Amino acid sequence: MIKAVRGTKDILPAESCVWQEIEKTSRDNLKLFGYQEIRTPVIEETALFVKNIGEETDIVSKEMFSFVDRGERNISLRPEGTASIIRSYIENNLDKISQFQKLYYIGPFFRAERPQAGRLRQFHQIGVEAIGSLHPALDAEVIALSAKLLDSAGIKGYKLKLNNLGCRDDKKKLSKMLKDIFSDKKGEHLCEDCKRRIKMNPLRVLDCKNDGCREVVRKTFKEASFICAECKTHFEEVLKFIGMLNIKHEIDPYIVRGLDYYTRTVFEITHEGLGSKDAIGAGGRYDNLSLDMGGPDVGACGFALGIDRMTMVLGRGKESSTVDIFIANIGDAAYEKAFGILNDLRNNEISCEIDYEKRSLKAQMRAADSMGAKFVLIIGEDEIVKGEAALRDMKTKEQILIKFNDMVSKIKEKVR
RNA sequence: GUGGCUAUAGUGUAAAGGUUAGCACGACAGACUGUGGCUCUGUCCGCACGGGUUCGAAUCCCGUUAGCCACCCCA
Repeated sequence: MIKAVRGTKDILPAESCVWQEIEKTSRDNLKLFGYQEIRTPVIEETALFVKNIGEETDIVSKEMFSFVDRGERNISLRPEGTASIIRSYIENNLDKISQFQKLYYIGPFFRAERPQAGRLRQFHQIGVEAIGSLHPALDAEVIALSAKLLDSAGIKGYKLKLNNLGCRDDKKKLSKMLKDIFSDKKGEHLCEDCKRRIKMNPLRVLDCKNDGCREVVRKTFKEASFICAECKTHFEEVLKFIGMLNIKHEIDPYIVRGLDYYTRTVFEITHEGLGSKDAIGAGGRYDNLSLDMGGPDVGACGFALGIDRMTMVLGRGKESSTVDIFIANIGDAAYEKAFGILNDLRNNEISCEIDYEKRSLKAQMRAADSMGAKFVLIIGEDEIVKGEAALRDMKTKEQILIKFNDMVSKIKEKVR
């Protein structure tokens, strides 16, 4: 028996209605904020991610699904969205069409992690990239939009945490500071992982969850002293706009993010209902990415929400489909008549269903009830002879007779 | 990827080496021979997979697979 591969899952009808709702309200909101959908391929050249997400990051170094295709090309399943969007932005000269682009995407992403609740090898994101502005109001609006999408989806109790990483030079400065501070005697207090991090990716020491490391970091490291004046003002402006938009948030100076391209504003949204992997969304500014990739020198800012995790927080809604009319039939002549009416009604935008198995009327009534039919149209031998059918209102139990001739118009009135 | 825990009908569960693996929900059918929801009755569906130990394995052991938990890290 072949089963779904590790870390992937089927989204069944009982759950897909929740997905559709999230996607629909999100699309409506995104339109409201001026975003347009972009759909990029699920596979990309491996180099796109290695170069731009960062060779040393975990995502690239151990979590990508990479392979060599029949043309000897190095291909990877996309592990995140931003690199692809910027690639497309540059490749299609979107900056020539309009300097400022607001793009969104919804789709699957792939990371070869060990699966756990809320952690899948194929997961789904709604993401947003606003490209072409350095203005702090954009940071604030993007953050507000992420909150709006969660609110509209009906998600409550999430926490929004903000930090300022500074520009690329500031990040370098901070890396060097951390290296200098911890490479000698103080480094001995760090956990084994952090000793490694200091060498490979010093910034990650900041968000180590080990209590010992946190203490050392907090004591030694003076908050934000590495950030240049320009970046400092930028973040202050961001906070000002966020205040205007009335977004609940907290500042967490230890948020780093696992992708190299982030600069200045970064944020994470967490939810207690998710357990240890509590991130439901995250994002930030990345002002060097386009230029680094050979595109125009434009600032940009974006985020992504995990749809799988959103549905986890919402819990499983069990909505079954409902129809306006269920056509119950008895006998071969009635079956054929019913099949015709079924088609007529559907052509008139009336949802309807029939029992294909010619079961007993009782069984058909039960079926109608369990699928939540508003009305049942009953056609039997008697009705065929008289040229009419009985329409039963399932709530009031009232039954009226309708001639076959004006079936559609009468039913249309009723269903309205 | 590392370490640990778990695996019984569609779902939730019981059976502490010994006959036909029990219960609830569910699906289907009937009680009412042309009228749903409630009730009652019946039927259906299972020991994750592969080895081993034993007279005998759902139960003990090993492996595989998958899920879950922690770590790493992240949506």
